Amino acid sequence: MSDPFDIDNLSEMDIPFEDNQPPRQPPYLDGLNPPQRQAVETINGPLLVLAGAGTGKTRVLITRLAHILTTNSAYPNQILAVTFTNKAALEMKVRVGAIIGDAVESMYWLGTFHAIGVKILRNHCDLVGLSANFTILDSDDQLRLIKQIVRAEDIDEKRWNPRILAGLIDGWKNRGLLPAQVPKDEAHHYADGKAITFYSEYQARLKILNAVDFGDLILLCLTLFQKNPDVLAEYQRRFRYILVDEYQDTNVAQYLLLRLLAQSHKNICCVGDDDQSIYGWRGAEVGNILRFEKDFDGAKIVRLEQNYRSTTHILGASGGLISANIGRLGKTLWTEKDGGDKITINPVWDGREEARTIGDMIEERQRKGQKLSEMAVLVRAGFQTREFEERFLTLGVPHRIIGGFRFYERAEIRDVIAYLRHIQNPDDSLAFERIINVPKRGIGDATVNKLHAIARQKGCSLARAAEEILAAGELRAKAGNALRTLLDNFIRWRDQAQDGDHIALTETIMDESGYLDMWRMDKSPDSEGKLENLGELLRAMEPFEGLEDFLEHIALVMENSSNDVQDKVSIMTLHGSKGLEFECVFLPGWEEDLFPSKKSLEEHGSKGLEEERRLAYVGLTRAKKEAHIFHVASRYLYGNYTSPLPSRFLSELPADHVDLKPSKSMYGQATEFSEAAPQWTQGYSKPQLDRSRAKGTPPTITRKAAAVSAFKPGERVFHDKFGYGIILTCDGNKLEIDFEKGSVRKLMDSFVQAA
DNA sequence: TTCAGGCGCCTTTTT
DNA sequence: GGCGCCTGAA
Repeated sequence: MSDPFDIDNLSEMDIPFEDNQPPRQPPYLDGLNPPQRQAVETINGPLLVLAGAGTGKTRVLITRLAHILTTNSAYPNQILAVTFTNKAALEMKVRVGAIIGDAVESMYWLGTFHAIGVKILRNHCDLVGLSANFTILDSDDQLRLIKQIVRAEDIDEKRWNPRILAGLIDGWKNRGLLPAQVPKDEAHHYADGKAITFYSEYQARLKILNAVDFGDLILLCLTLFQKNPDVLAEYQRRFRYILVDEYQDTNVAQYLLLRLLAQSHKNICCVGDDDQSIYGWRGAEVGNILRFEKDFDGAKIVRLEQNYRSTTHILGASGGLISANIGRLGKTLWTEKDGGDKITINPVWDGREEARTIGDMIEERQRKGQKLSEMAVLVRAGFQTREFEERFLTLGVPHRIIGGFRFYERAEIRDVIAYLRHIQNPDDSLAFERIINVPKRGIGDATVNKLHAIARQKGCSLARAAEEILAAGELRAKAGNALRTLLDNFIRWRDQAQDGDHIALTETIMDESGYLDMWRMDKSPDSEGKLENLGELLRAMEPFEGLEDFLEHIALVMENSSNDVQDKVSIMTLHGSKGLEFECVFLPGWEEDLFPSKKSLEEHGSKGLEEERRLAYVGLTRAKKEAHIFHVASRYLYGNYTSPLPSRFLSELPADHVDLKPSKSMYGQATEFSEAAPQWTQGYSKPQLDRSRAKGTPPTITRKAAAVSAFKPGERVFHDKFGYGIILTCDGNKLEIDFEKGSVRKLMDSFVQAA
């Protein structure tokens, strides 16, 4: 398409901008509703767009960008447009490109927060103590580095799990705090007050490695700007317009960065929905959106409340649910789509029946012509996907599991990348350590520890320490020779890297290091898959210009690169579903302790509960026409049978929008379960934590009065599903039964009958 | 240095 | 129930 700054090419863009005539309405504004239009056209001054689920948020963002560009208010490289995921950034680029044409290619500052952070840091690396070839560590490397520090300090790792420290450091970085700025009393959260010291040590080690972690990509930009006002001024001048997507997910550091950058032109537009903030556990600060007006003088707020996605019942149900949260900015979504089906609540016996029922419902809809890609199963936690995967496999329902293991996280891929990283950045000791004995070459822990000791003592990298130890001749012949060969190999490979053919280089390395042979010799069943993945890696490298380019890509883009367009049902977590929509959504596992998650409540109390509720809201609002919620009477969890209560969220759904399905016949005395449900849920209708249960005793489904079972050990009983069995023990109304079919199970007495 | 068996944990996850 | 991590023996 055309470049809007090229006068010859304006045909698509509405020529009148060049005249003094009042411009006709440019076509991209067609079909926007009044608030949407306001959000697009208010380009000067701070603006907060509160965009409810399904209200056309992305369209507004994209149109706004197009508007800024076609009105010649800024050049493409003067706009900072940040998103959270690469996917969102890509979508924005493609859709803006569809309106404004090739000019989108000059939008250098459109990307994720982290990608933009890298660009800034690469430009000014000397000012933050890095060299231009610095490495970006992922959380795996980060944890390994932290473990090394903790070990060097002789801390009891059992008592003080390094993960906790990693979490603390991440948290501080998310809040924009350097070691010196961390409140002193927070030091006690780890190893009796050593937390902050460790944080400093960690930062010092990163410098030696010439590496940054994800948090640094934002935090170091902040420090850069705070220490170098001239650099900051340059960026403030450059960014005439700032756009932020998913603003409810920004953390404090990101917020501070945005605020600094917006100081000069003050044209900052943030788009978000406080009701969809579900990443608090990762440092996102809903407060950012709640205080926008206070922090940006003269801020305007536009609310997008007309929903174009869902039916009244879905909006009514989800709206009722989310209204239980306090401290919202508040929106009232409405739709012109009347009617539709109520959302359903489906009590089922256990996870297997849950998967079976959902599988059947999917097939039924498929027979009626519904596309599989318009249906999704949204779960709270990753492990729930397995049951559906198995069931769909038996049924032959094409499905795709979204999330889970990512390509670049596979061990074999990370190994090869470690070789490449060490070539690119010889100070990257984490990469070096990863492959120093992979494939096995007889360099064990003892040798590596010696290297570490020297590296620490001299403040140098492991590879340099290796050179020293070899020069001093302090190693046994076997380890010494192996190390010498490896170092020589690296010298040669680094030499070859100068040619710029990163794919040939990778092939050489895999071959000469013996890495490929290692898997070829391996007889384990997955070795073949690993070899395939390595081939896949080479293919994945093709689009990149060079090694540096590629390494940066994989550090920042951890996506699952399956461009699978076939018609399949999606199975994913609720978190993963944000931003998507489906005709029909299945929501299994709405049970206390699973959803809302027990851990979330234990760790974050009512704040955690509200975030879980927002997650429920996100799940429901993914549905255009149908939403079906499930909960089970018996959930098999971590090797045990539990009898969870129905989720409190069920009782928060307004009755007018809900169709409570009867539980199926396999319930023994089937009605027991559904009759009693309102009674159990009453206690949960207030959004507060039931501490008594959080502490210990598992929730039990009780018969109305009976705390003690009418059954006794030794009695013979019958169960609709498991058949006949003998009671082994009675604990209140919980029975342990030895079934004749061969299983011993713990069940509630209400599900069996005397036989 | 390597491998096998035992212990403890077990949400969500993008960059 | 299952995986990953650590420890201790060969």
